[in-house]
Amino acid sequence: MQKYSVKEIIDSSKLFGKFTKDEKELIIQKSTILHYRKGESVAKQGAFANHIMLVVEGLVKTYLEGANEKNLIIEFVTPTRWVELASIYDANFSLSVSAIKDSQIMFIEKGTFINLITKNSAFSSEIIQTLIESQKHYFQKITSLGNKQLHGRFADALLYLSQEVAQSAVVDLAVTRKEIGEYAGISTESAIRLLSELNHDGILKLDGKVIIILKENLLTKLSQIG
Amino acid sequence: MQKYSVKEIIDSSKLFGKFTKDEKELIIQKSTILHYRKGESVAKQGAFANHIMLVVEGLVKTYLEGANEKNLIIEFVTPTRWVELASIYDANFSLSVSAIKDSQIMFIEKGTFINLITKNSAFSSEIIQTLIESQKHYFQKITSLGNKQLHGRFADALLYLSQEVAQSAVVDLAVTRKEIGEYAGISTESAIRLLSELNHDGILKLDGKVIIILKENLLTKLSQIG
DNA sequence: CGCGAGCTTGACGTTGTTCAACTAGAGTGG
DNA sequence: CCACTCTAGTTGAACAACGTCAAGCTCGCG
Repeated sequence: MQKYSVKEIIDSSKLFGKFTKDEKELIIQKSTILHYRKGESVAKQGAFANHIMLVVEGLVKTYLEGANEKNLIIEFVTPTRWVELASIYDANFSLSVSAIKDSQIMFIEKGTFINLITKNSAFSSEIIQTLIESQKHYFQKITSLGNKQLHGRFADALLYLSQEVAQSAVVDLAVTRKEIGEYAGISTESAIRLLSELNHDGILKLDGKVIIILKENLLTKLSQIG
Repeated sequence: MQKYSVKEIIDSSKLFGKFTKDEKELIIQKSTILHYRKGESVAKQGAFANHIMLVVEGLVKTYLEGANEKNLIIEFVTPTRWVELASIYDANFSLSVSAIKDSQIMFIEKGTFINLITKNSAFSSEIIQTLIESQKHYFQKITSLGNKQLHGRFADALLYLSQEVAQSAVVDLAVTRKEIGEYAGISTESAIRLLSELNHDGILKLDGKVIIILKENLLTKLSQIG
C-alpha cells in the first residue's frame, strides 16, 4: 500500500483548497499520518479527543457502543473524508472508530484546526456544510430505525453501501454480515436471511463478500414501503 | 400572551451578544416574528426553506414524517433556541415543525444569516458548536432506537422531557401520550401502558397531562439497561 | 493441518404492535 | 346552555415480526 505524506494530502485534496500557503504549512507542521491494520481501533467512544481525523486511505467505521454489547454502526468512511468532526468542540469522542481495511488516518492537532476555523471563514462555512450534510445522514438513520421494519431497514443499508460508500452497484467492501446488520439495526441472522432472500429473488447477486445490486429500483421501493 | 418584537429578542438573548450594533440593526430589518396557534404547522419537511427559525415563545416539535403515516419526533424546542438550523445550507427543510403550544417564531432571512456567519467568526463558531450539540442529541436518539427496547426507550424519552425540555422533575408540557410515543419510537398504547406501570410502581406520578418524576435514578437505570 | 471466525439454516419464544371496544373530557354549533 | 362530536386516554386479547438459541458448515490464516 502506498504511504501518503501529509503534504501530498494537503496538496491534492480539495478539502484544503481554501487555505493559503502559510496555513497549509501550519497544518503540515501540526499533523501526522498513522497506519492501522484491519480490525484495529482508531478511537474509542468517551475517550479524550485532541485531534481531528481524516481518512486518507482504506476504510473505517464509526459506531455507537450500546449497553448490551450491541454496536450500532453510524457510518463507513472512505478517503478523503473527516471522521467524527464533532470532536472539534467536544472534549470526548461521541463515537468509536475502527479500521475495516488497512487504513491511513491523518491527525490534525485540534487547536490548529480551531484556529483555522476562526481565521478562515470559507473553511468554517465548509465545516458547517459538512456538519449539515452529516445531519441529513443521521435523519435517514433515525427514520430507518424509528419507523421501518426489517426489509425497509435492510434496503436502506444496502442502498447506502452501494450509493454512498462503494459508489457502485458492485459493493466490494470488506464488510461482514454482522457489520451490515449492525449498520441496519437488525440481527446478523436477519441480515444473512435477507441477503439470501434477495439473492434468490434476483434483486442482487452474492459472490462471497461481494454484493452486486441488480435491481436498485426494487430496493428503493422496499425502502419506501418501510 | 406577551407579543415580542424582534428588537426585544435581539437585545435580550445571548444568542445575539456577539454582534455589533450595525449587525443587530441588519438582523432587525431582515427579520419578522409570526404567531402560531397550538397545533398549527410551522414548516413542512421537503418545503423550500428561505428563513432561519428561532423559537421566541411557546413550544414546538420537530419531526420526521415516515412512510406509513408514522411520525418520529426529533426534538421539542423551547425559547430561545434555533429550529432546524440545517436549513442554513439546505434548500429544503429536512424536518417538519409544528406548534405544541401557542408560539411565536422569529424568522431571519437566510441570505442575511449566511452573511453574518461569513463576517462574524465568533458567530460561526457558535453555530458550529450548536450543530455539534444537536449531533450528540441525534446519537442519543439513534442509540435509543437502535439498541434499546420498550422500557429503555421510554425512560430515555422521559429523561429527555424532564431534563432537557421542562428542566424540572415536573413535566408540565402540553404533550400528548401519542407525542411521547412518537418521540420514544413506540406505539401510543405502549406509552400509555408504561406510564401507568411506572405510576403504579411509584417511579412517577400522573396528574392528567402533568408527569412528575419521583425516582429519576431508576429511570436512568432503565435507560442504561436498555 | 487444525482452529477459529464468519456464515447459514431451522425452530422457538419474546416483545411489542395492532385491533377493538369503551370512557372521559374538550370543543362546536344550534 | 345543551346536545353532539371528536379527540385523547385506557385496557385486554390476538397476532406478527424478529431476535435468540442451537447446531453444523466453510474458508482463510497461522
